[in-house]
Amino acid sequence: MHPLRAYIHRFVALPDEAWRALEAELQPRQLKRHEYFVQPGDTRHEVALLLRGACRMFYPRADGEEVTTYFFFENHLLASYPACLRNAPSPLAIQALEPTELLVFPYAALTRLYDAWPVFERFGRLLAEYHLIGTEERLSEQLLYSPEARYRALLASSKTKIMARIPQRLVAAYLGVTPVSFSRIRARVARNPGPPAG
Amino acid sequence: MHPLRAYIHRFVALPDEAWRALEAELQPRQLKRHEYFVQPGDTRHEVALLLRGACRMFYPRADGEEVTTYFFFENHLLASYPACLRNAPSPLAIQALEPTELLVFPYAALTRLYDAWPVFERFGRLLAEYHLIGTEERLSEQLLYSPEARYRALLASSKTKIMARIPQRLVAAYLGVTPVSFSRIRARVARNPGPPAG
DNA sequence: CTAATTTCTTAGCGTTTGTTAACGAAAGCG
DNA sequence: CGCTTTCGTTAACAAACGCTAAGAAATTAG
Repeated sequence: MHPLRAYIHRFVALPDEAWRALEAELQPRQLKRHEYFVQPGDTRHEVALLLRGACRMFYPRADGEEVTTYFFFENHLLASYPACLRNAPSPLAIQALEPTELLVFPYAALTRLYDAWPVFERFGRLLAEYHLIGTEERLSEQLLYSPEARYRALLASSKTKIMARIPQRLVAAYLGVTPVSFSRIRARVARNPGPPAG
Repeated sequence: MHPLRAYIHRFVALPDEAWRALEAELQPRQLKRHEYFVQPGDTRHEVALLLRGACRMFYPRADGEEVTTYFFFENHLLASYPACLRNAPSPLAIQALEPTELLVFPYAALTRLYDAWPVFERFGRLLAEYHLIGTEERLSEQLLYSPEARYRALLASSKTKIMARIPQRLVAAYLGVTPVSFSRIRARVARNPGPPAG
């Protein structure tokens, strides 16, 4: 099955005709290392399926720092969700960490499909709900647990692949600590692999 | 207009017949102070519109602490979103902070309406999207800014009403700090009302 | 393959936070 | 209305974090 159709199929079964309507919108795109899929301020809203490579999402802070908040790998859907949903300039950037291949389509095409096909509307609902519970889980982790506990939870999770492909300073930002502090936490955890989990 | 219909109307215009289908499911409920709408482990999934009063949402932590992560006031929709969407036991509790009046309906009734009425499915999508961008904004605030900066942002926001009706130790948890630390931050900010914002 | 750049670690220092505890104020309850 | 409980502030101490800087290690680019 087409990788995008397979992605959607995890949420809804798409009739052939509906799929073809989306397929007609797809455009391949290659990103070099460090090239952008979205830059802060962008108003041309696009969605993409990542076929090969890896990307990071980050927010620029007033002091010039770029705070990385998320990563995308193969068969992830990427977009500036806030920009698309509000139809506003993007507050964030999405940038390739490696040479990356994408399948891109305009967000406006998706909203047209929402109007035309109830099955797409359902997909849109399930997709938003899926991301919502993931984001809420991550927010509550930030509010409930210490940086060290969050790192231990990351180690114990299936997301360990994040660690493998991503520079550690970006993982640090993902966990909400500075690179220096993250290095100390790593040393601490390596010395004492078991508890504490709080 | 009925307050629930007015709430939904901010997202979609509901035909009379569709509205009546939902209206038939509504049940009023009163909560005393400290009474629960959802308790951790609950499997009977319900949604409610808050008509009068206030509630807090909190996660129980392994050490016994209850970490408050959200508040609900008049004309807010409340539910254990993770529990409803996953059809799993609730990981969190929702508890009345004041005597509270609710209009309750089963989450299963909503999913039936999703099946029966495309306009409800659209409402469900927009509702999830709306909550997603709110949650993502809050997560990125946690990752980007210091506790003091988050408190200053809260002061500058329209959410100042949170401060008024809610015990400060719960606001502290909402910001991701302990009550003692929050008290110090408040004193610091009161001494120096302007910067720093970082 | 080598040179340049970036990344990771470690250290020192000042600041902030968490914890515990005590006291006073405020609010709930009978 | 008075009693009890909860809540907010402050203090003291230990632990953790952010920042700066320097050296080592790894990666990238030519």
